[in-house]
Amino acid sequence: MSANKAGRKASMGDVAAAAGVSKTTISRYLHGEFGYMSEQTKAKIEGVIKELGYRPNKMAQSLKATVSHMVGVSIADMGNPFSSLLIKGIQEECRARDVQLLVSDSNNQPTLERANIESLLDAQVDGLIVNTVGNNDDWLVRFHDRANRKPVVMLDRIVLPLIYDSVTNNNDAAVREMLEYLKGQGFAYVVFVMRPGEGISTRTARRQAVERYCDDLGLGGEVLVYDDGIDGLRSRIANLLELCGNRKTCLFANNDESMRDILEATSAGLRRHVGVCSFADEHWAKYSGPGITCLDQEPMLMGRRAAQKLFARIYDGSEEPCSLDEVPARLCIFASTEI
Amino acid sequence: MSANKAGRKASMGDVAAAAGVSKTTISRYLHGEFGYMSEQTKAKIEGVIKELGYRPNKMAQSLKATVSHMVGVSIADMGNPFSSLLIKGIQEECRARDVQLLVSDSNNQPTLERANIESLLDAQVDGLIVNTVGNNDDWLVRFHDRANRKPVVMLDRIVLPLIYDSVTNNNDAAVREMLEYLKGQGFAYVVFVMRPGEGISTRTARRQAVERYCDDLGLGGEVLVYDDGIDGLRSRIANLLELCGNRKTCLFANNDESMRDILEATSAGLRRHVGVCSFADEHWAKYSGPGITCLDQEPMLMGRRAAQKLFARIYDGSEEPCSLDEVPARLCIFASTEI
DNA sequence: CTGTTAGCGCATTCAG
DNA sequence: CTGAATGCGCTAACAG
Repeated sequence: MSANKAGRKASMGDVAAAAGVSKTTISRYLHGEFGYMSEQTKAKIEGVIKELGYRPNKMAQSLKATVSHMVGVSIADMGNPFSSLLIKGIQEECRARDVQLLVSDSNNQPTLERANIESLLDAQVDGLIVNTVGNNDDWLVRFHDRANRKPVVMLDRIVLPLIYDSVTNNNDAAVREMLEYLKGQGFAYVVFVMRPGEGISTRTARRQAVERYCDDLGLGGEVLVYDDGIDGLRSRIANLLELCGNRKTCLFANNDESMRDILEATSAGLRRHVGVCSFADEHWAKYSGPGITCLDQEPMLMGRRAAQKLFARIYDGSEEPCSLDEVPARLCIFASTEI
Repeated sequence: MSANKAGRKASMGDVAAAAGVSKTTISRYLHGEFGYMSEQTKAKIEGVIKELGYRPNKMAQSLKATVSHMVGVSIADMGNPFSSLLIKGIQEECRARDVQLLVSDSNNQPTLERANIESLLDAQVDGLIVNTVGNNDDWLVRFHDRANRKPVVMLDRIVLPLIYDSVTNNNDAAVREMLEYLKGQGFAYVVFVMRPGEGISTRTARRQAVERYCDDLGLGGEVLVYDDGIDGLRSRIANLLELCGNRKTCLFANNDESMRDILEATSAGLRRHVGVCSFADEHWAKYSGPGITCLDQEPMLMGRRAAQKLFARIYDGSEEPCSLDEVPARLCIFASTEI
């Protein structure tokens, strides 16, 4: 079992030659068109294929066809459990459709994101799922107008107005649910803690929701944006809690990362009437510190939804206008807010 | 800017026609062979390419060439922060070499792993990085003997004897380091806690190391294999600690997953003379429960090493005999063992 | 300085 | 029931 020419793998031509038939016949065999094929040649071909360990070359198939059965995903930051779950979800759908997944990490840099998308297209993917790093909307909007553009689905972070199919959390409603729960727990003041998030849709959405619903619910609230490391955060939090006096206050982290930063910044242990909650993965939040009440975003489900939307357009010929799917976040209650 | 035939993207032929030259000239232009090219046609081509938004089709290039500039990675379980960091590391090297990365998740099933590897090969990847699910060694060994086999690097989990290039942790030495540290802390008994791990190289390596070095160091020790959920684990641990009496005992988890299971199983809070440590990511261990002392495996570094080894073989023509790179795990000390 | 030709591995008419 | 011929987009001799 092997190849003949220059150490290459056996090709259809090799099989044809070995079986003493034409390439056409092999092709027909592979596509199950036995209708008018003699049992003899069929058996012969089967034998030769096994003998040579022949497998059709998908690249060559794609070159002729209009589809490659490959899709690309550009991920903002792969080193993030959230991202890996998005990809796991996407991957599940890919497996179901026998599609290959090309993954690129943008490392939070818009420049890389653009380069990655171009590279994926050069590799002839049939479509793209983009978890944008943010601050790349202008380019993404221009990209939308390109001729012969491949289908794109935005994942978790979106571009407005809605020019692409998108999947995200119900950020607004989730924030409201959390604030209502906190109010029920007797909290009087909420501090939303986040890294700078201009240009990242989820952050602004959540920030605005916090501001709005704190008002609606009669909660005191503010947004704390930090960009100066753990020590900076520590002193800001300390100041802030000072001002709060003995109002029951909750720190609400924008994501896992900020949640960990809060835990580190407050490790001296200034809890008393101070709660903590976060957008975060339930499995990790549950065992972080005392157990952190969280909004789990169900990233795997989000990934699957995004892939489904993409495949519908690519392979099922869907022509629907683009739409936004909101995956509801799950409120998971642990000890950090039961004070 | 657009295509002409059937909505396809502009091809080299289209560019050639529009520029009034032959495809060869375009090809030369693209490869920077301006040596004998008139400034005129050069300028003309440049204009047309921009006009048409032409980009060369990598698939077509690969069809002729002997390399595709794509590599595949088969990952045991994508839904695992460890895995995502492995991939992030691999991805970094891919970017540096302008290689596309195809990712497949085996969801811990050997059957899927085999199918994924075959699919990746069908897509014409130049090589593979395999983070095996375990219990697939027979197949992997047979695979090794295939004609025209593509280069393979095993990542984190290895196959013995060493027939593939491999990257793993220094499991044996790391376990020893941890046990020595525990002894220094006054622990007298160590329980290595793991899910069943027959057929997974890292688990057996660690398990054996624990058994050996406990003896060497004069520590009491045993291995606790659990497969019956949190409640099962809880009662096993309780029994076990009962037997230990008041010897200072440490639970040593095989990975993040078992670490979380231990935290859940002991959430009732039976710590006193009981410590906890684990193979785990520093960032997560630090904020888990009281802060869990851990061996951080540096998965990103592992991923990079694996990719480097693979690329050396594929693109630099390395012919070295296959070898094992051991990435040292870092001991990170937190509160859980400072008792 | 540029074009012609052939072929990578496969699918697809069309003609037996 | 089967095969020859053509072309997908690109590269690489080989001729001019």
